[in-house]
Amino acid sequence: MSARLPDKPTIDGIEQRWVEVWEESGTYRFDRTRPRDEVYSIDTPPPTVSGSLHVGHVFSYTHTDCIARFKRMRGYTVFYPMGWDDNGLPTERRVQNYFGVRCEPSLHYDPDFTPPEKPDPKNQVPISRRNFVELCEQLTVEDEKAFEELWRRLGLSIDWTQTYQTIDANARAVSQRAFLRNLDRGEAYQAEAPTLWDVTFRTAVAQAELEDRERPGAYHRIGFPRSNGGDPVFIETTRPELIPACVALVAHPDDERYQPLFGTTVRSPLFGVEVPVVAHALADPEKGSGIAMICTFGDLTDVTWWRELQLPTRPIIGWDGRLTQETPAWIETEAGATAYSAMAGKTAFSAKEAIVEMLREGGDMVGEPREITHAVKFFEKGERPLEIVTTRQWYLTNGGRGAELRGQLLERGAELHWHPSHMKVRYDNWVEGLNGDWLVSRQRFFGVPIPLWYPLDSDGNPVYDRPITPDDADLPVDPSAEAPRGYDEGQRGKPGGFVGDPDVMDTWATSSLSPQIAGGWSRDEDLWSRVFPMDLRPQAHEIIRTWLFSTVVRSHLEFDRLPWSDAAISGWILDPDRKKMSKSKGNVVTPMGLLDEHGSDAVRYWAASGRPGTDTAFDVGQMKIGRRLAIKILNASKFVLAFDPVADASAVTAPLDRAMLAELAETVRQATEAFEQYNYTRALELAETFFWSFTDDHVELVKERAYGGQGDDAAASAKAALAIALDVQLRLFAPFLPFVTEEVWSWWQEGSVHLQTWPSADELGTVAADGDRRTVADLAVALSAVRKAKSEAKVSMRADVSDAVVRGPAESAARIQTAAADLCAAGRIAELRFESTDGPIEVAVTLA
RNA sequence: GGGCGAUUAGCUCAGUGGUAGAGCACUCGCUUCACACGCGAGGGGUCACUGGUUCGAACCCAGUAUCGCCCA
Repeated sequence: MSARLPDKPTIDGIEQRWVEVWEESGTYRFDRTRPRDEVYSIDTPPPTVSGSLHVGHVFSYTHTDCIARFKRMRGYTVFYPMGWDDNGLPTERRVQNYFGVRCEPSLHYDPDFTPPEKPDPKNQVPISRRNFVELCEQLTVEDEKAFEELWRRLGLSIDWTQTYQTIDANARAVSQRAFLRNLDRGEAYQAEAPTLWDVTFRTAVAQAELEDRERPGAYHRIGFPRSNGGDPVFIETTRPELIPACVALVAHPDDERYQPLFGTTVRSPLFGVEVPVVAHALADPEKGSGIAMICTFGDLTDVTWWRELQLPTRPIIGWDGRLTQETPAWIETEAGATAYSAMAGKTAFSAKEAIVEMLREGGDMVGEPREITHAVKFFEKGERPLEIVTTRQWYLTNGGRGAELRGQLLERGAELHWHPSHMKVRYDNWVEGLNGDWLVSRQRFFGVPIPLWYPLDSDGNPVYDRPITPDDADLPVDPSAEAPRGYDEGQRGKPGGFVGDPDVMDTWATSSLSPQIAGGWSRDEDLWSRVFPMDLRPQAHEIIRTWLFSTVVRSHLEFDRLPWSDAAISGWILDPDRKKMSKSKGNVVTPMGLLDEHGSDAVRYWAASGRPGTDTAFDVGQMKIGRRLAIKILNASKFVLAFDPVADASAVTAPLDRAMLAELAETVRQATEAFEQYNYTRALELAETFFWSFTDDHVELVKERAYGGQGDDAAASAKAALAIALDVQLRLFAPFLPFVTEEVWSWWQEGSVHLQTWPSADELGTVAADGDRRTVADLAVALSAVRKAKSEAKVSMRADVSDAVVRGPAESAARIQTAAADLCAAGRIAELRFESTDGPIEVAVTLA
């Protein structure tokens, strides 16, 4: 077949053309008729669509795509779906601002609702949850389009018929079904318990969403009078406003200073509440005065003490972060009640100011507060310190409270193939450090509702321990808008009626089901049987503790197996100054702008140069190199194909041609091995190294022979070898540079290069088998020596050489001699002689 | 405070016991019939530091420093 070659090949604008062809031809369509062992399935990370496009996305998604393309060429049909994470707070907040609405779950659905024309953020229109969710879906569709356009342009080989949203009906149904099955098996349970609570968002916060922030604080030294007289006991606290919530004082059991006090009682200053002095190993003798007050609750240590020492609960902080209005029942003295009333209804901050003033006046506080800096727990998206309040919440077992499950989950972590392997440690550390089960309920609106109702007793109180579950066929349900079977909507909130669970699930409770959602669990069992357990979970390392871990938990509980066999953990993009690339900087360089400027293949080349799990600098220079490579592939291919070569292995007779193909076979072998181990970077590097030596040396050496300078058979050998090498190299580069390889492939081959078989050493067969790779290396040395002579003489490479003497080991000389005519032609050498020596190969060149 | 990773040429990075590598940048050349978005040649390193193991260490061990990330 004769190749159709462009005069001036270019990579500019080729993306658009091939994106269209791939879509029309269904090049990347998943073949769902193939059995599980012929499928390679990928649990694609659903990007947060309300977040902005960032070069980090381009980086990590390219890695996955390279693997997907490799596996496809290895003969698998690749299940490569795309999900959109439109769940959670970021979307909720965007919708509030964008439409000027707020969610009011008590309202009924209004099918005719239209958002205000001029949104007023200060006067948001209350709407039902269902209306709110509809607006969320409406807005996220726009965001998804921007992502899809970028992904296509980047050349991701996603099957665009397989998409999902984490808030769509299927995802909601899957989340609810999985939750109900957890409930059936006793893995989901509700508990009234101290919960980390964000007072701004008024929602419970899970361990995985916490972060510590350094904040200024101050130790207040405060005396607690002893009930049986004697000197007061001095504690130091950063939170004096919690004195009304004090339930005990605690010191280390070995602390001799306080041992005499254990078993006695003291009274809280101002409030006169009698509390015991107790011993616990967690009390730090070095901290403050060595004796601390336990409040319900000031921090997580308080919770531990409270639980292990079985202390009473005396909460004073409400869901809004303010002290309760009413004087707590345990404050019995009139003076205490007066003192409390000075704090009631205030925020923790104001209450602290008030109590410090009172303590100072009453002489209960010694000296001035001593300023310190300490770590305070925050919701990662919040701006005020977390409080701990007692609420009724839903939990899911995750090994945080049971050694047996924890052991099983650690076992799962060991079963998983991690790329790179050291990432497993992060999983282990996280699982070993869990201190409670997974809190899955959230007091938010946009999310998957907890699919439960509770009956109301004759007094109208919910009976929480007898939840009403929906029928599986009714999923997904919205308990705030729909009545359970057997009830009608009129009974909502009425004694003897029902009430819906007002909460939604944690966003991870849905994301953790991404294999189930994308793979058709409980919806399309045929599909599910072909894709699960999946092969690959690609993701970033900072969400090992959240997304990866929670997905393992759900799969372990539901299927008693890992959700995938391999996890490929990508690194970060760093600024050139080695700092994690900031959002603002990342947004200055827009991904689409990069693709426009350098070309998709070039940007992919840069991304693929970041090894799995390794943080990589944002480096435009690397993109330029990628661009140069892509252009070189075009030009070299055009040159080779201009010979109208036939890739006939039997024509390859010249030793140099065979040696070159042997070298290529070795490259293929190593690249395949690297790719199988998810080391795409190494595979690219190998292909690239071969390619440059192919164009710089081999092509130059055989050029004249290919033109017919040594006869027809010699020319046929050169041309056939060039064609075979080009064919193989295009396939080696195809996973990395999908556009340019497809472009060249289209010049002379049928079909898409991306549906060809990945090259193997076997296909190069006997031609390569008896080729001697050392010939390539020896000739490169000799050619380089000739070039050096010309370069030093500052003459053109076309300058004639009257005489060249190759000195070196007899073996090398013999190998060079097999291609003597090629060397003479490439070096324009009139007379070539050989001398045997013990040293390395040298060439004495005499210019004409 | 604990864990993980990194530290190699001006820059970005390969290199897991046997003479320090690539690309970029730099210098000097070359209109060469695929490519000047090109080609050729060259200079450039105490492999963070200190000890140890070894015939031999960038590589293995111990420690130190700096940077990054995760967790407390």
